[in-house]
Amino acid sequence: MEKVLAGQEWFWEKLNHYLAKSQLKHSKQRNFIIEEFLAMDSHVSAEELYSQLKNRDHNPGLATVYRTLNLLKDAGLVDQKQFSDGKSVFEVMAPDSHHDHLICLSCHKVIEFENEEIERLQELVAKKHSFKLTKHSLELFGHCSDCVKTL
Amino acid sequence: MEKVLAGQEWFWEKLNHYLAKSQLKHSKQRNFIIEEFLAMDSHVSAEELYSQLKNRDHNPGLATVYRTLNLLKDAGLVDQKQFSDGKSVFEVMAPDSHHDHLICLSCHKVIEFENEEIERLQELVAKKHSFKLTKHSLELFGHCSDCVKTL
DNA sequence: TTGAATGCAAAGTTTTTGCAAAAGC
DNA sequence: GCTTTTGCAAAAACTTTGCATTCAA
Repeated sequence: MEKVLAGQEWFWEKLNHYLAKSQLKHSKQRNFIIEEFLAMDSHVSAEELYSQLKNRDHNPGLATVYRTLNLLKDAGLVDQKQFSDGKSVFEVMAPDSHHDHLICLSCHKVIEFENEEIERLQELVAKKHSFKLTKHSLELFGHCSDCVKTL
Repeated sequence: MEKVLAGQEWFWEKLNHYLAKSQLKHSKQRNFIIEEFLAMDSHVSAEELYSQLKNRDHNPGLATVYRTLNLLKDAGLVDQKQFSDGKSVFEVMAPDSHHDHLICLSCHKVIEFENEEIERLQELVAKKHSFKLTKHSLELFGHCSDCVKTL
């Protein structure tokens, strides 16, 4: 749940490895975009990241932001989540994190949670249907304690 | 899991009630679209429904298909699901069905399942975070037994 | 008759792509 | 120097909207 600002080395290392393997390059824009993405709260849309970069006096094209996020997705470093209003956000895919989301329909707050037992039951369901599971997405929608009062 | 072709009266009744309450009307196109939607397998996109209607010698505009599906959504009769490739599909929201989805990444087959215990644990998680839950979405991605062989 | 529904085409959104110029290695 | 990346604008994909016409009650 906590933001860990240090300890993103693994991210850059995996990225370097991916770029090398795929014969791709670093670039000023690419690095700026990724730095800002890592600094921002997770669950960021391409548009939000783009605006943020403009505030910081960098001005990559929106296309470049998309291309960079897609690169990270291909590298398996971020995950793209489609929310039900059709918008999508990106989040860092830490190799050891298995969290799901509680989403407030009023204020759009996103809370992460982990539940071992739910994970275990999912495995069971998959096994029962002879599925080989690669990932899952569990989203609980509702109203958070703050917003519930104002309804 | 079985398709129940009879017993859609509740759907039409709720629809009638909603239309009356909102001072909206029935129409030939609207009814054709809804009939075809109910006859098709669930998890149908607007575009698929539109093509199907053309095959059946009805030719509502695509906009009308969208408008009708949105009407059903407003009426609380269907649910729109965003799949991870950015496309969205609609499915009947039976008042007593709490099912989730196993989705094959190879053949795009969708299998529904129900798991009481997962539901119960979700409630617990929500309670722990003081969330008032309204709905949830659980999707398990992987490869089905058929496709796993071909990998 | 009066408001709602339709069809069409135009406009919106979000994301991707083509291409010439610039940058990385 | 050769290949990748960038920026821009154009295109794509999906969905909504505006408006004149048709339809339902």
